[in-house]
Amino acid sequence: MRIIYMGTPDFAVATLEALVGSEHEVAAVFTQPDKPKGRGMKLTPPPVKELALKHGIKVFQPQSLKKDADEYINAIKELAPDVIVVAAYGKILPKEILDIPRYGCVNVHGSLLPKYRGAAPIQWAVLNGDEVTGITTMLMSEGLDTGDILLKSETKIGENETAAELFDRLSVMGAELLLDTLNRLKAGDITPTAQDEENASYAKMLSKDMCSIDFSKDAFSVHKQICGLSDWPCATTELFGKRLKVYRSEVTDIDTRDIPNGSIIDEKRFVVACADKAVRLVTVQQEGLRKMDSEDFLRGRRIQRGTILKSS
RNA sequence: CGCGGAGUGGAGCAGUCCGGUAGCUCGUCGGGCUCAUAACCCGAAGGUCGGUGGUUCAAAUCCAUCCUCCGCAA
Repeated sequence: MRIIYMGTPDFAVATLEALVGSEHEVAAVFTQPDKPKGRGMKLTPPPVKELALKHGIKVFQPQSLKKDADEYINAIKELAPDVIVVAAYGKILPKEILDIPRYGCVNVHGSLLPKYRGAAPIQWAVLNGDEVTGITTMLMSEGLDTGDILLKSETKIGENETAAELFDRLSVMGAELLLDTLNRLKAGDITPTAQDEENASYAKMLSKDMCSIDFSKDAFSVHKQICGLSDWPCATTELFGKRLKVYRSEVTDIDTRDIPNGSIIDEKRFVVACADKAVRLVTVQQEGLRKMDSEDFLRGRRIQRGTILKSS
C-alpha cells in the first residue's frame, strides 16, 4: 500500500522503521516542527524526522493542519495515499484529511482501548499499577481516540517495569501489530468494532506536579509512581536541599508502620519507609550529577540512618 | 550568548576559598578469624587530580582556554 506516515517521538520510530522495511511504500512523513530543546535551546528535529530523512522520505512539518488546511490537504491528495498511519503524531487531523485515503486513517495507540484514550496511556497504565496493557490499532474518527477498533495486542506489565521500558516494548509491538493490521485491512479480513463508551477513560498529559514523592502513601503507590514517571518526567524527592530523581525502585516486605514516613532505614541500600512497607530506591540522580545505582550514590556520602526525605 | 552543577586509583566522595606528604567510604587481590557470612581483623596493589597553556621555588588547589557529563528551563 501507499502510505503517509504521521508521528513524532521515539514511540513512533519503530513503526516507521517497520513500514520502511516492509513491502509498503512510505510516500511522505508528517511530523511536528523542530523545537528548541536541551541546553542552549538548540532547534532539534523530532526522532521520526531524522529517520525519514535517513531514508530519503519527504517530510512535512506543518505548524497547524487547520490554519493552512488547504495547502496540506492538497499535498496529501496529490500524494494519493491508500492509508494514513498515525502514531503519536500530536496533532488532530481534520475530517477532510481523514476522508482522503481509501482505507482510512489507522492509528496505533499504546493502550487497550477504550481504556486510556489520550496523551500518556503507557505511563498511566504503569502509574495505576495495572497488570496488563497493550496496543490497539483503530480507524481514526474525529474524536480523541474514539475510532473503531481494528486489532489489539496485550502484554503484561512487569512488577518493576518502568514506563520507559514498557514504551520500548510497546513500540515494537505496535510496529508488528500495525503491519498485521494493514495486511488484513487490505485483505478485507478485519471487521472494525465500535468502542465501548461505557468503559472509556482518558490518560491526561503528565506534568511536573505529579513528580514529588509522598512517602506517606503506601509502598505500592510510591513504587508505581516512580515506575510510571520514569524516565520522564521522573519522580523526585529532596535530600541535602537538592533535588533527587528516582528512576527505579522496588517494594520490600519490611514493615514500617511504626517508622516516620520518608526516613531512610538502610543507609547503604537506600531503603525508605512508606506508610505500610519500605521501598528501596534502586537508581537515582541528584541534580548536577549523573544517574547512578543508589549504592554508588550513597557511598562516600555521609548519610545517617533516619534521615528524612522530603517532598520536593 | 537562557540559568546552574560536576570531572580526584575500579565505584562514590573529601581536599580547591587560605598553593607545600594523595585522604575517606567501598570494591579488587592476599592473609587471618568463624560452623558460616554481604560480618569482623591484618596487609597489598591501583591515581600524569578531564586536556592544554600560564603564574610560582612549588599547582588537584591560582589565572586563561578547550573537552566531556548532568540538573533547571522548554
